[in-house]
Amino acid sequence: MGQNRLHKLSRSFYDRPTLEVLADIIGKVIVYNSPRGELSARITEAEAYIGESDPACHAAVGKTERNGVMFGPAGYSYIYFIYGMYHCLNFVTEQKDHPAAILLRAARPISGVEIMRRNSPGKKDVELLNGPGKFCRSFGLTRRQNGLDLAGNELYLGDDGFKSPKLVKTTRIGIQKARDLPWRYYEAGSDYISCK
DNA sequence: TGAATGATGCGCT
DNA sequence: GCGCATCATTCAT
Repeated sequence: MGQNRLHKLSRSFYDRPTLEVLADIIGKVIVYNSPRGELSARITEAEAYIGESDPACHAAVGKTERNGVMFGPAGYSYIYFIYGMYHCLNFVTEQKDHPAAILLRAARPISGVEIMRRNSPGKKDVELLNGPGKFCRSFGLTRRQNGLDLAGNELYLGDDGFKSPKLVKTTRIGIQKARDLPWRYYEAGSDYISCK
């Protein structure tokens, strides 16, 4: 498990080919200094959405008000509202005008579990963060946190030395277009993923 | 235990 | 108006 001191990742971590970032992001710690207190979790599952030529990527329709952050520089949050009731958190990767992002799909709680339980009443701990919508609900993330600089102090990723022993690489969940691309990575054997 | 479906609002055509 | 990077509930087996 990674008991070392947490090192905050800088913009250069995100400013790389998205699939490299995706492989490296599994096992990293996400920290959110929310109004209710600090929350943190270890990332177990994520997906890549890469460029205007990826039909499933929101950037495929060109730059709009909603997806604008993805067209900016790497290292910012992209949070959107979906299905009338859920939010999804992404990390913007690659350079300006190369729209791409990584969707955070699942994580294992580390700190602030009491806050997560309050945000998602009636859930078992293993169900607090095992899905993109559930993650944002338990963390209390909404569009208000869209466009945050991940090099800042409110929302960021950290490395504590933990390395996921093995990754599973498979197809993305919940999309209808480009279903064959193996751009969903998750930690093999983890109980804290959205689905097998 | 797995498949089907309803909830619910907003961005984009 | 339609479709959506979801989830909880319902219904069938």
